[in-house]
Amino acid sequence: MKFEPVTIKQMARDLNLGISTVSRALHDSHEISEETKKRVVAYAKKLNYIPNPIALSLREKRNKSIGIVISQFNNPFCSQVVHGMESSFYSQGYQVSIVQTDESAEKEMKAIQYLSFRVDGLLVSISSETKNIDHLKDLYEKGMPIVFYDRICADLQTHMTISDNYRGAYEATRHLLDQGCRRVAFVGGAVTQSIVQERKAGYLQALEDGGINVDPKWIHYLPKGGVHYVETEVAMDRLMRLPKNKRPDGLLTAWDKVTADAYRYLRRHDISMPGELALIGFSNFPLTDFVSPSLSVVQQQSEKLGEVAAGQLLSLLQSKRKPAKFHTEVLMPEIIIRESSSKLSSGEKEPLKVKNKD
Amino acid sequence: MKFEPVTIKQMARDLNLGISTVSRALHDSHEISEETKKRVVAYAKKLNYIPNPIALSLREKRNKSIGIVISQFNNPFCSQVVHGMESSFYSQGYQVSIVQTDESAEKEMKAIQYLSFRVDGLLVSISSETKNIDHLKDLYEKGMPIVFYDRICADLQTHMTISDNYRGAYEATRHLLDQGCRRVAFVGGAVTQSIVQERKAGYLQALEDGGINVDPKWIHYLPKGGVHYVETEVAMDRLMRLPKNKRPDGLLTAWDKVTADAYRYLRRHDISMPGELALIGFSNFPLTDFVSPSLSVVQQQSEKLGEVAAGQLLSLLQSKRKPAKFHTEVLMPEIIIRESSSKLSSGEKEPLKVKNKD
DNA sequence: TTGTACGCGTTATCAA
DNA sequence: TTGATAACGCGTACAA
Repeated sequence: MKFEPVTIKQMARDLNLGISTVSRALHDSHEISEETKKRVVAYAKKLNYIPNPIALSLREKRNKSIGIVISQFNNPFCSQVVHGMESSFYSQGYQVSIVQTDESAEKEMKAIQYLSFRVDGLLVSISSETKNIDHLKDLYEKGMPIVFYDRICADLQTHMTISDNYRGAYEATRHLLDQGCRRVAFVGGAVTQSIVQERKAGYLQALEDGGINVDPKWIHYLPKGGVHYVETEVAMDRLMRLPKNKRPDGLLTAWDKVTADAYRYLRRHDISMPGELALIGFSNFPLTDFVSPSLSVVQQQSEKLGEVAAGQLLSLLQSKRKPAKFHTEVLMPEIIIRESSSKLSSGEKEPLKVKNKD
Repeated sequence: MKFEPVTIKQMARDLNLGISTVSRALHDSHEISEETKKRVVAYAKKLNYIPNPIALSLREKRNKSIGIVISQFNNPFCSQVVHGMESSFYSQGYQVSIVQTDESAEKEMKAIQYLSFRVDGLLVSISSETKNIDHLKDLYEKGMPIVFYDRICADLQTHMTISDNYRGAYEATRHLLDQGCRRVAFVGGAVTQSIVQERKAGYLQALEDGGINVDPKWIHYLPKGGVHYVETEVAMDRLMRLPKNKRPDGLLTAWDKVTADAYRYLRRHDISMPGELALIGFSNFPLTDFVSPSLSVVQQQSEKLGEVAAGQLLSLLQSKRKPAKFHTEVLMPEIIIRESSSKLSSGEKEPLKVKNKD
């Protein structure tokens, strides 16, 4: 089966008219007789004629659409971000087309190449496997408006919107210390990801400020970024099998999926939270308030992040040339303290919210 | 800013060659001298030349990509389905482009129109607001391969892949009756959705088979399909404010978001599960096993559903003409019984699984 | 071995 | 008021 759309040429033949006459009729030109105009419009409607946007693209070099490159929407944070982006573009008449990379560098390259000729701008969150972004750089130098969100890439100077990962991790780690934890572990996603590095930096600084000497055994990255449960499982096994005096009593997980899987691991192995291990993690999952024990999280402003990034892209789309200056917008995540990390008063209580300053 | 790609014409000018010579060189034609071939290839590589797929589309009337129309990936079921679809297409060299409709009929129409000229086939799950599918029918009649998944539309005869919603709801309702419930309520999504209707039919049949007279007050649809918490809240309020002898003691929720929101409602209002109300609902949310009380669910085979639908579309893409016969693939959901619906032995216990037969 | 011309579907320009 | 023609980028049949 193949789609065979109605064309102007076809209609012109059917109506015994010139191609351009038909075109003009459909564009409501004045320089055409009322009669033929009506005849053409009626026929086009009958055949459900739609101008071929591919042909228009070729001519006008404009697609009226933008592309979003996402790692996996099988991640509430990502889907929330996309939702924030879409509303902005929709109101401006842009179509939004989304492509998943599944954390694969190869898929990412293909996805970007695919989108590049079909959209007017790109919102990109780099995959965790990606090392080489020459293809993106090249695209950018040829004039493609590109905005990074969430996971940035310092090699390419353009607008970006990110969370304050450093501070989110810093405050979360500090909270664990305040609760009496002295051996705080860190399980990140992929070592290559900007967000994981920023979060680790915040974690390390909080430990240093708290006068804690970090044991390198407390720090784990996950080879494939933590997409599968087993990765987190291996890291958790290593942590929990440390001799008792080295075993962590607190844990910061630095990626949504890892947080959920660490929680799953602890419940499966009957390791009590926060008694044996206090847990707080980056997560935008729903239902974290109803699991038992309820889960403390560092929650990003996902929708807002999407909106801000969308705004940046729209401004690039409208500007005549590459702007001289680029902005990096930073959003503060919310720290929501719940049972899984509350060692001091471990009974039920209202969750304490560290609200954003802005 | 605007993307200005390198073209063959540009390179031909730069190298003082004819356009077709450049084209041939890049296609490794024999009828060309080694020297010019090398020269062209080297230059193209230097400029990172990529053939314009838009121009190729126009010429070859083939896009090597397929489109997925989804309501909202802010729904684990949907993202799982998409994941299942993608792997099939990726291995066949198709790019996958995804568009969200947000349950809006207008967005759906625009999305489909947008995709129709840019992809070779369409996987569609109809939005809950959609009443008129003339645009889809028209597309289909003009040869566009279309496969429905999850939410079907009887008006259009083509391949479909769905869950056995009827049986899933039937078994779930029956389970509630087995647990001693006598007044089982039903909260669905949008009244227009095929899946909601199928699920209601299963629910009604189970009640009839159990000798229960249905009170119409037990049945609620949600105006916008339940995308927002308030919709479920209103329905739950109505149910729980019924006089005690009419108030439901069991509840089947017929859509993922509604299930999560009903659970949220019951926890917020301190209505005990399963004591005051036994709850089971359609849901593919993660973490339902760790909420407290753990949540009984009817869980669809989401990835599988995506794979099967993808297979159907691939077969349409390969077939010469419209097939004479269309298949509807039906997948049995899993019923996972947990605490929220276990009235008989309300202590901790191994979740009982009703496994699929196939 | 290379260059020219055509067609894919459109719109804009020019000529009739 | 209408119709033929060029252009967008590409590949290919044909001519040189």
